[in-house]
Amino acid sequence: MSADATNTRPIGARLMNIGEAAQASGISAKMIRHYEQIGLMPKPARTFSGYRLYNQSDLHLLRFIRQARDLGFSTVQIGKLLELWHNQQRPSSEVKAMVSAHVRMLKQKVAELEAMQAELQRLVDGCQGDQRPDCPILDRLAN
Amino acid sequence: MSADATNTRPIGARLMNIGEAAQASGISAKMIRHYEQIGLMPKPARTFSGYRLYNQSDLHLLRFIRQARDLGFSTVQIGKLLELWHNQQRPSSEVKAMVSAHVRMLKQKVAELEAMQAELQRLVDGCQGDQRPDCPILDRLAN
DNA sequence: CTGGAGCTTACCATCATGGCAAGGTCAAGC
DNA sequence: GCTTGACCTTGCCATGATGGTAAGCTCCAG
Repeated sequence: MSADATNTRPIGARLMNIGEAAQASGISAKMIRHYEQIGLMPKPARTFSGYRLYNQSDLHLLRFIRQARDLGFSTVQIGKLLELWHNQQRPSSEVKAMVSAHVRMLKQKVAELEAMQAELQRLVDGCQGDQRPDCPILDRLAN
Repeated sequence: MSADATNTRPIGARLMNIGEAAQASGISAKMIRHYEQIGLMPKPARTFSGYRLYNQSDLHLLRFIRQARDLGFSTVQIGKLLELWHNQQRPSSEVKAMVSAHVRMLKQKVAELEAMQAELQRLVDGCQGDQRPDCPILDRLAN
């Protein structure tokens, strides 16, 4: 459209289809559409024929989502984090509180899984694991 | 029906409705029905009017399922464990192998969650958490 | 112009669990 | 005997994050 409508301009200004955005963000195209549908992503621009178009700002957002997702946040939590991110006035205490709660949750989950793991490891260690049928593991499950 | 059809016979021979079985096993009535539907539980006896009736053997089975579930096994895995349990000829090595694989999986999950937790704890520790907007947590997510 | 890659929407599946609704049953108390 | 409340039945829908598939449109390179 404008005079610089060339595909040799700096990468930072390039628009891309969903596939490229997916590659660049590490989020599948499927999930990008999903995040749009649940309102985590703004509705992107579209070509005349309906293809989604993502700019650098969208990509930035996608990368944020990806980071948060990789740190175990749910989509609802990511939505709150995005709100805080976009709000220049937020007090950092709010962010800290939210993330601290998530950390507590993770710690609890870890504790639960570790308890299972320890118990099972104990049982495994006590099991001969040969061709005989005697098995303390099953005995324990049968209580 | 038979001569001892009295409700004062030993607890071990008592039949119970699903609610009581649920209480006694710690598995919700809903899930007991579900386990029946997916074939984890045999179809129980029914009263003339259609109420499910559980005996001590069923209860034993439910308790087994509950133990396994609490140790993080999926219903499919529980199905396999039940098969092994019922098969008097199984070699304990089979049980041990299955459970060992589950332990490995749990360990991996714990490692993942711990990595998240450690990273987040680091970020939380680095965040002032006051009324100012500066927040290394969001900075990290925004990358 | 054609073929293949990429895009669109819409629907279905997972897994373990809960909720709800509409209706049948049972036991206790009046 | 009748009412009431607790309990049972089935069936359907929802969760959350993700993948699959199908039918059809678009775009680009050869």
